[in-house]
Amino acid sequence: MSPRTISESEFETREAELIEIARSLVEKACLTTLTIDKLVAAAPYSKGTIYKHFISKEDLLMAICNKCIQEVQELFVRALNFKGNSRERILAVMVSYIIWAKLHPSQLFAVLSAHSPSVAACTSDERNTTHHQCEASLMGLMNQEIGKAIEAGDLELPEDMNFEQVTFAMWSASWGAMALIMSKGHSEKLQPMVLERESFTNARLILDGFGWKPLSKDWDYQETTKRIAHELFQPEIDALENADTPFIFI
Amino acid sequence: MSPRTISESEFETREAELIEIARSLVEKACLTTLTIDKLVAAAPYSKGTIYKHFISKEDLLMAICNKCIQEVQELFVRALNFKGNSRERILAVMVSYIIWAKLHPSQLFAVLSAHSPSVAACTSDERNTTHHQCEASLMGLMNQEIGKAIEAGDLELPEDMNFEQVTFAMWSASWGAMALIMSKGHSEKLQPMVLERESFTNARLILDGFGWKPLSKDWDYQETTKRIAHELFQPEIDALENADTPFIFI
DNA sequence: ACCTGAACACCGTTCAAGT
DNA sequence: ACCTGAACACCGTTCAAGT
Repeated sequence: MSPRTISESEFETREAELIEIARSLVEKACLTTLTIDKLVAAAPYSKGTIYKHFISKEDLLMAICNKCIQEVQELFVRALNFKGNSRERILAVMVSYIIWAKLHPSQLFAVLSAHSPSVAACTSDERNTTHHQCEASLMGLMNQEIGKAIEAGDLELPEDMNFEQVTFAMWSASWGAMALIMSKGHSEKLQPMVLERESFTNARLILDGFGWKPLSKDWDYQETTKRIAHELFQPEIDALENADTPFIFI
Repeated sequence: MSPRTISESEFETREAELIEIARSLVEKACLTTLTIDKLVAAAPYSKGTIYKHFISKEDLLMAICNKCIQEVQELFVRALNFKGNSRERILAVMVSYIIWAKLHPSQLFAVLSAHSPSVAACTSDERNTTHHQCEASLMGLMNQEIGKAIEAGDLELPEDMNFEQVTFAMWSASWGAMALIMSKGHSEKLQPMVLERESFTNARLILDGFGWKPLSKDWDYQETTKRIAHELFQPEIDALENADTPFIFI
C-alpha cells in the first residue's frame, strides 16, 4: 500500500472503530482487563497508530465514556417524548438510565471510572472538552424539561436555586444510588438494595422535596413506570428479561 | 537480630504502621502515584513482608479505605451528640462528613475508588469482611438515629420502607454529590456547584421528602449549621480556613 | 507523511536464598 | 519461622527505522 495523507474523516472513522473495539473488549471481559496491548491485538492497527488517536490509556477510557454518554442521551431523548405530565417525563428519563445501566454494567463502570481526577488529568484537551459538552448536553435536556414544568405550573423554582442545581440534585442522587449498588459485590447491608427501587425512592423524595406536581401521594407512578417501559422501551425490557437481569417493577 | 515468632499484636501494629505510611504517601501526592515500591521505600520493611500484610495493591487500598471509614465514624459519633432535634443531628452528620472530605480530599478519593468491583475482587476475605463491618457500623449509627426520630414523632417510616432504605437514600444522595463535585476537574457545568450547598440541598430535599420534622420551611437550618460548626467542629473549621479551603456556610 | 513494532521504563507479584 | 530483594511478567509509552 502506498503512503498517502489520510483525510480527517478517515481519521475519525478509524477512531470510532477503535472505540467500538475497545467497548466490545470491555463488554466481553471488564474494564480492568482492558489493555492497550489487547486493543492492538484486536484492531487492524499498530500501537503507534493507536497512540495517534489516544494520548494515554485514560484518554481511551474517556473516549469510551463519551460514546456511552451519547448513547444515553439518545435514550433520554426517547424518554422525553413520553406522553404524560412533566414529572412522568422525568421518571421516564430515570427509567431509561436504569435500563441502560442494567444492559451495559461494564460500560457503566467505564462511565463511573472516567469521573475521577486522575483520568481527566491524563486526557487530551479536545477529549475533555468533548466530555464536558456531552455532559452539558445531557444537563441541557433536563434543564429544558424543568423550564417546561415551571411553565406548566407543575414546579416552582426555589428562589435561591437555578436550573442547573435542580438538575444536579436529581443527577447526583441517581448517580450515588447507581455507584453504590452497581459497584458493590456482596455487601450484606447493600445486598438487599435494589437499583430500581432505590433509584425511584431517591427520585420520589427529591421531586416531592421540590414540590414537583403531581406529588407521589396524588399519582400512581408505578402505573406510569409500567406505561413507560411498555410504550418506550419494550425491546430493551425484553433484552433484560432474556439476559436474566429483568427490570424490576416496584 | 535473631529470628523469632512475632506475636499477633506485633503483626497488627506493623500493619497499622504500614497503613499510616501509605496514607501519608497518598496525602503528600495522590492515590494514583501510590505504588508498592514507594511504600517499600518509605517503610522499614521489605516487599515480601508487605505482601504478608496485603495480598495485593487493591488490598492495601481497601485497608486505607477502612481506616478512613473508622475515622469518619468517630466524627459521626461526635456529630450525633449535638444538642438538638433529630433532624439537626442528621444535619450534623452531613456537616461532619463534608468537613472530613474537605480536610482529606485525597483520602476521600481512596474511599471512592475502593468502592469498585475490581477492588473488592482483589481483596482478602478478612479485609472485605472488615470493610462490610465498617460500613454496617456507619449505617447502624444512622439507623439508630432514625429509630429515635420515629420515637420522638419527628419521622414516620414509610410503610413500604425499612430503616436501611431510609439510610441508603441519605447516604447515596450525599455520595453522588461528593463523587461528582470532588472528583471533577474544571467542568463548566459543574464548576459552579458547591459541595456544601449541593449536599445540604440534597439532604433538605430527601428529608423534606420523608416529611422528617421540623420541615425546612419551619426551621432555620442555616442557623443550626453554624451552631454545629461552632459547637462540635471548631478546630476542623479553623484547619479548613488555614488550608484555604474554608467551610462554606450557605 | 504515515505506520510499525522493537525497545524501554515502570510496577505488581513471586520465590529461592539467607538468617 | 520469618525476612529479603533479585527476578519475572506485564503493560503503558516512545521513537528510530521502514515504506
